[in-house]
Amino acid sequence: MPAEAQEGKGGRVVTDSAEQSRADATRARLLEAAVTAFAERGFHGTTTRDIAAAAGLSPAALYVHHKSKEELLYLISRSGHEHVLRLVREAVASSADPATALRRVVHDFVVTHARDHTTTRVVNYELAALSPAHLAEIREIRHRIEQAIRQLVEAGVTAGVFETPDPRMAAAALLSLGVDVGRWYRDGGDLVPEYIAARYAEMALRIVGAR
Amino acid sequence: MPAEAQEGKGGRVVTDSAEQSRADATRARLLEAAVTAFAERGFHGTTTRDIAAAAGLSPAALYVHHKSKEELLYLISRSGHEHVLRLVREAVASSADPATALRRVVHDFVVTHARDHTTTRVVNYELAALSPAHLAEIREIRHRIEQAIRQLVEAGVTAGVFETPDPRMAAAALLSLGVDVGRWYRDGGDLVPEYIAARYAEMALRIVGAR
DNA sequence: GAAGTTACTAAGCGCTTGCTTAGAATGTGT
DNA sequence: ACACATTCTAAGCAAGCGCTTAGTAACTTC
Repeated sequence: MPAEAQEGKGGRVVTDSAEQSRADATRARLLEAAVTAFAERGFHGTTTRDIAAAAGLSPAALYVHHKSKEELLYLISRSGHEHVLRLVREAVASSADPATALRRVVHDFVVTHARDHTTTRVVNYELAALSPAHLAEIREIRHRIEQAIRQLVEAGVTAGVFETPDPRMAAAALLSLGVDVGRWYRDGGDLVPEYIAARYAEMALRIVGAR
Repeated sequence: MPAEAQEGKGGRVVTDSAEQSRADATRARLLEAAVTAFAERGFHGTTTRDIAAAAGLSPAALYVHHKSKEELLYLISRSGHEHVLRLVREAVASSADPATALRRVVHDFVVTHARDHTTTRVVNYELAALSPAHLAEIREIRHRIEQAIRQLVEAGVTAGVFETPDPRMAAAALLSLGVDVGRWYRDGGDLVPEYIAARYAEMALRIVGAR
């Protein structure tokens, strides 16, 4: 957690994320290069040489900063999933009115999947390349994300403000809408993330039968 | 096209798809093995030895029946996309009422993406591994599928039976719902393809604001 | 400016990859 | 049963893979 105050390896005190050692900066560059490569060609379609070269380093330098290629995927996947979980939980808690909260959840979820489509592609489509232990950990986070959305839909139904024959299926559909944006969204098109998010939030309210 | 009458290599006449030469059967087995492997581990995560072994053959046998590993992906992708295009066009043409046609489109689209989730995963998520020429050909089919659905939504709006602020976004959402089923659906769960399709068809009508 | 720590690279190891070659087994028509 | 086409395999090649080792360059500290 680079955002917290901690002692660096050389006895230097890292006060916040703005202050970075050279190693931290290089680690970050490698992660960024890995995200881009994994998103474009997939985990198995990417070589460690690709990643190192994109970060302006020799192939061996990757192993100075990371244990393995799989660890890169795990770090990307974990922080990506944690970001989405945080976002969903904050949006759910942002209003006592289920309709308002759902609009916010879908809006933010979609904006992230469009704006960070490179990361979200890796997050959603490269799970199979994770080690069994890492996959189990990631699945746990995914479960919490799905649960948060399902509970919100169920709360709306219970409160009588949503009307749907199967809240579980409605929640699955809402998730699908957002996740799939990461697949089809392209930068530089005429559709900006905010616009897509606004339209999708409206459709989300229709899906759950908001009154 | 094994469904059409044609002369086999040995001078034997292949009358229909039921009658197959040994080579045709082996070709099909290799394709089936490739679909399963590509769906589970991705194109680059699959070796030609994996595919050959799953088909009960030596690694070299693959190259008796197919030019390359990429050709296997292309054949799977092409027939999968053609199947979906046919299905969508038939569903669109099945009724003059946009709402009835849309219900049928989404229903059939979802059933296929659940029942054939192995194939549809390869179809939707392994595009980047295709050669540039093959990718261009596949993109053309995808464009026709998207176009057919978008035109149906627009026809409904024009006819006054659908009501949505942006038909193009609604069409994108409908596509997403179906495509993403291929990602999350698992065999042996408590959700059967027909049930998912029924719920999703209802949600589709809500998305487009059907009266 | 020497000593020590940190950040990096050149070279390459053992293995796997997609694919080929040369030939053996299998099936088929007469 | 013989000739011939078809279907398949054993063996292996060149290239590329993830990752390691041994050592050099670049900073920091005093």
